[in-house]
Amino acid sequence: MIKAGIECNIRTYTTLIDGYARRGSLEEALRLCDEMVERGLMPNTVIYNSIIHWLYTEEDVEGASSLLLDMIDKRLNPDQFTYSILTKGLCRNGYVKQALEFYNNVLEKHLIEDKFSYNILINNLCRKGNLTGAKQLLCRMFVRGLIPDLVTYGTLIDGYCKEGNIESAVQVYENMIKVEEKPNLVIYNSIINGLCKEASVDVAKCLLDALQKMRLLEVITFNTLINGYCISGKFAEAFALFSEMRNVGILVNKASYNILINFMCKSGCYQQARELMKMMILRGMVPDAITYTTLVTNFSKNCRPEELIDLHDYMVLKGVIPDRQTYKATVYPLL
DNA sequence: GTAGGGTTAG
Repeated sequence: MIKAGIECNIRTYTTLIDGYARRGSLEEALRLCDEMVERGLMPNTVIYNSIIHWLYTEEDVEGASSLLLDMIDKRLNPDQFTYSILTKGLCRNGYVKQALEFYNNVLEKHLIEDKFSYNILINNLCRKGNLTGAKQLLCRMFVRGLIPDLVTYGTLIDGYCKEGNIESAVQVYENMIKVEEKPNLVIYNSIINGLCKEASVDVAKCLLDALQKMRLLEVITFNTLINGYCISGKFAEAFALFSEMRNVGILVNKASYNILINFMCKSGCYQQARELMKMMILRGMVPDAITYTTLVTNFSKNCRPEELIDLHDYMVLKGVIPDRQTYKATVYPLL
């Protein structure tokens, strides 16, 4: 663009800065910030929002806070994006209480609120098992004139399902239908998961079949049910479903393997679990941190040290990046 | 140009 004499503007830089930060190159993103300042362009709220968001993602809460202060210092106005980024950032780093306090502060000062922050807060209350609080926030949304959307309902449905309270989940589902919101796959997946954990895996299978007829299926739906079969000890059904995916044109992914590997380990079938990992590699999938942690922790508790080291070496040789915490706690002490 | 919900481990 520069060679062609086309001027780069703030949006050009924002796209690049967010792109680098998104891929983990925060240093390059910050360098671009300096570069744009040198060219006479001042970073605006959007750029601050983006960098603050990726700092929180990398668990750099202090970095995010200081950038926020810098933003206020430069008299840049935080917007709804800033609020939701802050809300999510605080929650994901363990500051759920502070996030709630912050949002109450937004309310008191009559600043703009929107669905995003509510959905984030509801999600975090659900995860902490505080469904009462989550429902109160839903009520507050109505009071403030914010119409709950599919994400709001989906979050609550998942929260109830995870709590094992299918009845309440269905109640939210019915309320959602009343206001003409059609469920999407994310919501169906939550319900399938809830049914599996409630030991109603057969009902879950019926739901999957119904979705299949509507051609509304994806890999997560299958993985959820495979996990459900494993929970109920129905390994034959789990493996059958794993194979069936191919026939309906849905490719297994790393999570599919990780689920089976986990349950093979839990049942004491360590060698079979390792074979599954090898199969994964043969099919061109590099095991991830979850595969590594699942196998290594189970091997360290149940197998000979040499076997554990062999397993670790094999995976590393195949390009697996070991999970640092797992490696430090299990493999490293043996060397 | 930036933000929100679903599967798998410890």
